[in-house]
Amino acid sequence: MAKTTIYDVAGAAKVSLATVSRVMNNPEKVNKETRDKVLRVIKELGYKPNAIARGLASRKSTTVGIIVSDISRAAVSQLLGGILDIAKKYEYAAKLFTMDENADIKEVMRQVVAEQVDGILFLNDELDNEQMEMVMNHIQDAQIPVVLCNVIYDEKDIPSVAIDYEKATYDMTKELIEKGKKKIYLASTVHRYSTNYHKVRGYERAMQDAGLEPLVFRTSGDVSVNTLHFDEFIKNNEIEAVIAVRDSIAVSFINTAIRLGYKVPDNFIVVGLQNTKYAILSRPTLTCVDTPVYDIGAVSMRLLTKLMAGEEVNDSRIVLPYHIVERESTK
Amino acid sequence: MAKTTIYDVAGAAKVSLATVSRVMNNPEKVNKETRDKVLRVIKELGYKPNAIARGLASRKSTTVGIIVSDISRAAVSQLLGGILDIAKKYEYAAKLFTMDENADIKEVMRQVVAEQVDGILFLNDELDNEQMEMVMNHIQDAQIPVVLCNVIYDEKDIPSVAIDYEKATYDMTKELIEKGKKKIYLASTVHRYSTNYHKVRGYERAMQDAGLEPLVFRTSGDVSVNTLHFDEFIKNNEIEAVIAVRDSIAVSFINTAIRLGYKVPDNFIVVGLQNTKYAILSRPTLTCVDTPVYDIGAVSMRLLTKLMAGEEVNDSRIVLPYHIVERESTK
DNA sequence: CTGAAAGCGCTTACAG
DNA sequence: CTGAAAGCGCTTACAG
Repeated sequence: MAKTTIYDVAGAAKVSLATVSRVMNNPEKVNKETRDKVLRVIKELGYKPNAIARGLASRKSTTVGIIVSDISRAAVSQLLGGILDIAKKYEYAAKLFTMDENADIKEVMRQVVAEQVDGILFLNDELDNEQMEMVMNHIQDAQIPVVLCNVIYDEKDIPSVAIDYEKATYDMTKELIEKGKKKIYLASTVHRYSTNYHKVRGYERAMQDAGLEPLVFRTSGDVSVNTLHFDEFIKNNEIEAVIAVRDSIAVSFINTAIRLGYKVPDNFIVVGLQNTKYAILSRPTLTCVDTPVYDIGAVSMRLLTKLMAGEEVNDSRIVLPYHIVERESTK
Repeated sequence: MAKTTIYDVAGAAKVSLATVSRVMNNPEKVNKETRDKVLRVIKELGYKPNAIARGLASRKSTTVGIIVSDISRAAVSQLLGGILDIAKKYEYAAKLFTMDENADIKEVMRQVVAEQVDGILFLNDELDNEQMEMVMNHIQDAQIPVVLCNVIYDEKDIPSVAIDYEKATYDMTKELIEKGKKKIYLASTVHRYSTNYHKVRGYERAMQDAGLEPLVFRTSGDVSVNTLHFDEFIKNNEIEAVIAVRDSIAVSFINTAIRLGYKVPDNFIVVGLQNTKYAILSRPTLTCVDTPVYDIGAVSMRLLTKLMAGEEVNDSRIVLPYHIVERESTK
């Protein structure tokens, strides 16, 4: 079954292909009768324009490029959930690009540009400032609208959507301090994510403001390795509270502590900064800053549609609200 | 900065655009000297062919379409991890399409076809046989190679990659029976996933083979709702073992049981069928069938590349091996 | 081995 | 309101 083209439709409706094209793109410019006739034929033939040809002719692919580091990360897939829902609503297709540690950044960017995407959603939060600059320069040269989605990069004024991780962590830390805790540790990752960097900063500021010593502890994010790290860490330190940049880290910390005979929250309290499903399945359940990941995705995609449409956007650096969910791990 | 086209390269290298095209697509057909000259210019100008134009002219988009129901599901994002790694290796771009409960299936398929993908990876495991038939007919009409990725559909002979969920669950159930358990429940979901259907079947068969009564119990997959369901369930039934189609269900079951004063594995044992991170973070840790989700994704993408290349494939229905990981919840 | 030309399936000024 | 024609940036027979 050969695919039906615009010529087939034009033939069957006895109009020129230009008219068929207009019916699809500027229906108001064509007479109601002919329009209805064409629409009927389109329906009968199940015609759907070849997106590639349309893209080439109009120089708009109606496709956004989504650049991720590791798609299997839970936060990333939640972001994608929000992105795809909105993309579908605005009829944008989504192309996925991965840019992992070993990737040649320039090569990936060149490919994204070659794929003719109309806009870019950048979700890779594992780059340092230098690498980010390279990426952003490339995008600006290509003149493609971009939105940073849950990625923090303050060196340039790039449209972005996230929560204020620094403030969120500051607030969380302050709450613990107000509960009378002094030996508050922050469990971060060895790997430096742009968001975690801000979490660390908020934590450190809160500690310093209270005249306390910041105590940052870095672990591999790997759950099975964590337990070993934590073993020694718990035995060798006097701990009153732990803030983990990732919920799974908080949970494995709790598990290790309990195995060693401690009680949470009695001996020390533990909090997370994401509010994933881990927080609810953990025992005790985990108090968290609730990061609205789905919303961050949805809002970035919405922002990108505006930028691609050339709409005026008065505030292109969107900071979403967050709140703290109190659960058993701090009670 | 206007994008550099094949004309720019041809001009700078003082050859025709046909030659430039050949250098990129059939380098062996062009004289080494001219080839080197062209390659040098390509590098200098940072030229990368417009994928859209190339797609239109060659009638190959070098893009695969990935159809998912809900991307934020952990298993789905793990599959995608495997898919993307292999796609990148074979230089295929990936376009993502969502087909949720409310989607107009035909409309989605029409869009996928309109996007001119060279192949389709179908990951939506939430359709019934009738819907699946509709989808598969549409794909066959369009003559696009397809691979079912972790989706079970036996009505037609469609290329697919998965594990034998029926056998895996049969084996797991049998192990529990051999441990002397009789009142073995299967906790499945209200929502009918194609894979879960096979898990239920394997379970029922094992129970019947042992002369035991199958006891299937369906819960919403929702973690917060689960606890309430489980509360009553545990109080009203005599339970010796529980097999959960999803790890998170197993974990919330364990949590509920412990809250009610039971001990796992002393009072009853619990197992999962996925082996996600939940299984390791749970206390007690969860015995599981280990489903190699990343591999399923990677192997399907590899299979699809073969089908797209028109290669002879002797076995297009691939069944990957699995194994059982024994942990605390059954010891 | 290389170039001129047609064509992929659309969109979009330009006439009328 | 409608059609004829050029063009989007490539690929690919066809000559030579």
